[in-house]
Amino acid sequence: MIDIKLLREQPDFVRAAIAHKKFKTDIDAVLELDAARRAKITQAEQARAEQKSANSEMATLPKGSPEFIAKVQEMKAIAAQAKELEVAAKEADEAFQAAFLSIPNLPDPTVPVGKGEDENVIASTWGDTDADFPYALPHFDIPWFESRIDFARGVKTTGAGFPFYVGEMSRLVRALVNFFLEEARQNGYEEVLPPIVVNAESATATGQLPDKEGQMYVDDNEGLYLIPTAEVPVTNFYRDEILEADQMPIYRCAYTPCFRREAGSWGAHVRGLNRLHQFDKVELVKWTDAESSMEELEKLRENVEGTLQKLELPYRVLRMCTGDIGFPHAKQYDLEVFAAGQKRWLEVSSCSNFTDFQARRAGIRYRDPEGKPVTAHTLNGSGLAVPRVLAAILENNLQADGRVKVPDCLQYWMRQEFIGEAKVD
RNA sequence: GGAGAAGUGGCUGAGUGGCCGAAAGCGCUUCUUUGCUAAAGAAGUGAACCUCAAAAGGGUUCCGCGGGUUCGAAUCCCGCCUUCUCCGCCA
Repeated sequence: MIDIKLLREQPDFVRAAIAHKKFKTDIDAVLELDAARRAKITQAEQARAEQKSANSEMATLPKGSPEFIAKVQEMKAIAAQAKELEVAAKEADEAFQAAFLSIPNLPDPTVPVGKGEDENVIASTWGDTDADFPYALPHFDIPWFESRIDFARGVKTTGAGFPFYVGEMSRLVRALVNFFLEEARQNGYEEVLPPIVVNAESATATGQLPDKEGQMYVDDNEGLYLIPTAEVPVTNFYRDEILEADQMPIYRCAYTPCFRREAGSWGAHVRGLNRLHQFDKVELVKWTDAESSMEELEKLRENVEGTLQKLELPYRVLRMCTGDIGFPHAKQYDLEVFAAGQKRWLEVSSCSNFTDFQARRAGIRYRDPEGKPVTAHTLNGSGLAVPRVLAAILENNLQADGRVKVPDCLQYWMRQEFIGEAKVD
């Protein structure tokens, strides 16, 4: 959520800032609800204060005395009224909160204005995307693909989008995870291994609930959700806590499987590894003070770029435009690798600064130099998502003999130069 | 899973219906004193929200969470959560 004071003091500024986001909000209605709520709260508190002072008078009267008994009768009416006003105040507050939560974060002024994904700006491109990839094939068309990533048996066991990685492919996934974690460690991120199911409070704090409920797998018995990203448990690590300024910035990384129902998003371009219900990802998370978050976003993006460069995969960086950045985002970069077989760009990372939006909702604060608690800033970025990186490796590194060359940076864990089967003809 | 016990401020811990946002101690901050340190003494020491142009000040809420009883709840009742002990089960 945004800062309510900003909304009250500069509603036009807020209105203008979110005008280009794709989320519609009636600012005037929110302001009216806020005014109504405050009026009700004041009334209720006055009534309660009256009741309390009358009550403490009563405490001095001898119990059971005629004055006492008379006073009790009098107090009944006051108490009933106070209660009534309190209920009204609570209702007004709930109405306001619901409306207030529908206001998205304000885009940073540096975010390009645009309506949708077509107006994202390509900030930079790395690697030779025009290079000849003479042997490239869509990864799902590689002859031995299904023997290494077994979708059919995944369907039998679980359902579509839950493949088995078999043998050397399983080891390649593990090598990628290790490589990503080691990259993160070298960049100063402390590793955590979080729970991969979370409760409703956590999912609400990071913004998955209430809007994206349909995207998560739910355990109704326990009221728990399978995480769609490690961002959820890792960010919640400090939920409702006050950090010390000298702890900041805090860098954390986490490897987890991620689960996404992807309801309604099946169609073209989702073959093979392009979109799965379960996938592995290393996530990078930062908590910063209010001053340095934009600078930290650039560092975060650079860290992820460095990892892609070591993998020698061509990629591009998109500056997401106002119409395409997410609800809680102030600024967002998407990183896409070039998959030469499909001749498509695949999103493998999204690096985002939520400024204080998510932290306010999650109750994450730090003490400023005067010792006053201030809302922290949170950031995160994928570093990286495995399946699409794997898809690009398979496609771009396909050799003349039909095998795939394993990137040098994975040799430490993989100890195998090629995977797959050479052609026999 | 069964049976018990407990959840109070940064920590320990008192408090079983009213003057308790909460004793006392520890810790922490500031000040005083003393070559330094230590020690001693004094004062202060949570958060959210509302009000106020701001500050000051005032008010409301918070004793695990949510309901209830009552004029009044940390204190009584109900539900839930968590922790501990014993038993059972189990990677």
